[in-house]
Amino acid sequence: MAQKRKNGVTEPERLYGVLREDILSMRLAPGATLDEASIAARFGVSRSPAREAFIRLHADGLVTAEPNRTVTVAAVDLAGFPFYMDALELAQRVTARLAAIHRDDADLRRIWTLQERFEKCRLRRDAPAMIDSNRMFHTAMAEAGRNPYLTAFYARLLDGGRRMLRIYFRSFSDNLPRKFSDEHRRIIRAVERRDPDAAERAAGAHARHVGERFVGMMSVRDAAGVSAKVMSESAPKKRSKKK
Amino acid sequence: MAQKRKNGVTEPERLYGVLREDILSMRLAPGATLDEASIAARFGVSRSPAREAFIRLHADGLVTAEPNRTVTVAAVDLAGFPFYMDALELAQRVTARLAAIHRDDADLRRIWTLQERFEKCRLRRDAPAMIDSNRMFHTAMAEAGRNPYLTAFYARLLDGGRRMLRIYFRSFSDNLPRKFSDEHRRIIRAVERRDPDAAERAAGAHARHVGERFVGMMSVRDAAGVSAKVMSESAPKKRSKKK
DNA sequence: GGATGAAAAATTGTATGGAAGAAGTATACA
DNA sequence: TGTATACTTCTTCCATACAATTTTTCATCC
Repeated sequence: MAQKRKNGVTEPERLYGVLREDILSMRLAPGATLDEASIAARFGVSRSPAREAFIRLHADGLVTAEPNRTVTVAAVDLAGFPFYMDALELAQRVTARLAAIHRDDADLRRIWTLQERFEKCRLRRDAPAMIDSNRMFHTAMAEAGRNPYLTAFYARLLDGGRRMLRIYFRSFSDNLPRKFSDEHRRIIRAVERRDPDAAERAAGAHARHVGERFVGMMSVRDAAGVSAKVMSESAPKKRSKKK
Repeated sequence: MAQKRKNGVTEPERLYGVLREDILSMRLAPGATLDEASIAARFGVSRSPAREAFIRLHADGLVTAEPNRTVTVAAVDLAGFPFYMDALELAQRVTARLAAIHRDDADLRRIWTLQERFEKCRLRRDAPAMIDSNRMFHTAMAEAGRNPYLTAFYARLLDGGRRMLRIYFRSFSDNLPRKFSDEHRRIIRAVERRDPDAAERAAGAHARHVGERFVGMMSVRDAAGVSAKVMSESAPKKRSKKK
């Protein structure tokens, strides 16, 4: 078998990247089991690279992994959403503030370009591309702030929240209000004229609007979409089937 | 050989913990090479567990790891110290603020206990124990704030900075000024009386003092210990030797 | 003496087998 | 019917073997 190694990219790296995307995009549902053998088979490699990929996913908090147990895709922590939004707002405010101070012209061009891409995706109503360009926009903003510790923190939050955002964007039926693009532009303009206070305010407001909107959406969904019946009403006490 | 497995702790976990401590305590110097075979031999296991430990260390940023290359202990990033302090101050302020809002009595007791332990270490002039209890004190404070995302961020910073702090504490010849204990107590008292603004102010001031002191220490060391001669003074144009 | 390049040694990447542990199934028994 | 227990099966954990790659060595040439 001994296939030639690809151009410098090792197998664990490859598996990690694909699985990570599968998880963040929800192609792999939360709770899904990932056992070494099947994943190895799926990618045509042995179990070793699969194991390594799992370890890296675990370090990212994307899977749960206990000794001697099959790893599973981590649940989306909706209960922790308020905490998430607090952290996100803070990270967004501080990175925008720093960007307003440290940005150079190249940063600004990159940020505008990404905002335009986001806007195009919004008009096209392409949700996955929207999530992606939104993340790239905010990441570029953070990088213009020049603080690697804060950039890493923010990037981690944005990635960790991708699955929540996916639910979120879906709530607009892929028709995202102009408001968010306007808010992006307001942040950019403050960064452009090097106004840290205005940038922080705009970034904070943006985060809060997203958060409020999300919470509102969740409660509507709960009320409208979920049957009011509860387990104890229906007689048979069958367990969920074996899958 | 097949030795019986220890009480639920797998080998990679064990190696990871020990190596992590070795690195953070500087028993393993920055730049030191960690090859799979020797580490495996040191712990009496095969290369597989060693590999897993390395991957986890890499995820923590404690080692550099490129494909087909021996991993090395990551360098201490002194150039990035100002960025580090900015991030630390922010994290410390927000966690103290949240602690003042959300703490319960058990949190408070734990925090006081850890502060007392820190104080004892200070009086004993035991630098390693001081670093450790300092970290535990601040971690307990963060946990009282109840936001797991911010707690993780802060814990990450504290760990990442342990090696810098080690240099820092050494600068006092293990004789840490009372000031820092006083500052700890000021933060605690603000948290105790549930005063978020005061807690944030005290925590921010503490972080800034540590940062200023560190920078001052660095420049004093530089000025006092380094010869004033410069390259261009000495005739021969030898390069630094190859190491 | 220093640069060049090929063989040798060392080291990492991947595959695979066997042992330990966990989960499920069937049987015995109250 | 319900519960406990042995057995069966599945999966992870770790060791080991081999392949691919990097580093070192050392002879050769300028």
